[in-house]
Amino acid sequence: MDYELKKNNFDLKQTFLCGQCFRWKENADGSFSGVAMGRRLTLSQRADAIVLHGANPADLPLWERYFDMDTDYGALIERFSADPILRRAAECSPGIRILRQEPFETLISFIISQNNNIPRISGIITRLCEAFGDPTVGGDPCDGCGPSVGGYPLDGGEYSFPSAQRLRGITPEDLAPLRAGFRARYICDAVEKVNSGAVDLEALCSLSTDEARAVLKTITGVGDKVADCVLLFAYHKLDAFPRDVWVKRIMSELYPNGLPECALGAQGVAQQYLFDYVRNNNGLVLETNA
DNA sequence: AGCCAGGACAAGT
DNA sequence: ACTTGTCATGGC
Repeated sequence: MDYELKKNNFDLKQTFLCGQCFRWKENADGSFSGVAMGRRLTLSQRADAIVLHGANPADLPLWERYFDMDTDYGALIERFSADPILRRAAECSPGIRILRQEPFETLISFIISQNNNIPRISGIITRLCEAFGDPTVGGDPCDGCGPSVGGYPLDGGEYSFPSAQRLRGITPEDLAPLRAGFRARYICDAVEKVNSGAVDLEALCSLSTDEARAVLKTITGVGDKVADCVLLFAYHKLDAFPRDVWVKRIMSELYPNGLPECALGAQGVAQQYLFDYVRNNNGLVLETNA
C-alpha cells in the first residue's frame, strides 16, 4: 500500500543526501529506496506530499518517527532566521529533516565515516550488510511504484544492517572483505562494548547530551565528532554539534565567538543547514551582503 | 598523479 | 593545552 506524509519542510533529496545517512539511494525517476529498521522502503515526492510505497500499514508509526514528523522545522527555521547567515543556509535546504536512525547502525556508520569520503563509506556499509545482515522482507520493491521501468536497483540495499548480537565475537580479519582499513578494529571494539554492556545504547536516551557523549567516547575510534553525529542522527539530541572540517572552517571564519543565540538548543539542526550549504556550493563561504 | 575524505590517537612540543 | 604524523583505502 501507498501512504502519504505531509510535505512540510520535507524534501527527499535534501534529507537523504545531506550526509546524515548512507543507505538511501536515488533511483532514476527521482524516488529513493533504502532499508531502515530492517524494513525496505521506496519513497517519492509530489508537490504536496511524500509518498511511501509498499509500506506495511503497521509500520507507519515507525516511519513517522524515523522521519521525525513531530518536529516543526518551520518554527526552527524561523528562529534561526534571526541570524542572517543561518537564515540563508536554511533557505537553501529547508527540506532537511534530522532522521531518528537506529543507534547501533549510526554508531558503526560514523565510525566508518572518519577520514573517509561518502561514496566509500556507503560502499563499506553495503559490504557489511551483505556479509552479515539479513535479507529484508517487503515484497517486490516495484509494487506501487508506478511506471518506472526496470525496477529499482537494489544492489546491496536489500540487506538489513547487522545487529551487535549478530556481530558478536567479530575480529578485524573477519571484516577484511569490507576494506574498512584502520577502522576495522574500531568497529570490533564498538561491537564488543555494546555486547558486553560496557556501552548500553538503550540507556543513552535518558542521559544528557554531555553524559551520553562521554559514554560513547569510551569506544576506541569514537571522538567528539563521531559521538555528536550519533547523538544527533540517532538520539535526536539537537544540541549535539558535530564539528567536521567544514563546520570548523565556518566557525572560525564566520562565528569566532560561537553560534548565535537563536541557534542554542538546536545547534545540531543549524549545523546541518550550514554543512549542506558549504558542500553544495563547492566550499563557497557564506557571505552576508544583506 | 596527487590530494583529500563528515577523525581519532599518540607522541612530541 | 596545542600541533603534528600516522593510520588504510580509494574517489575524484
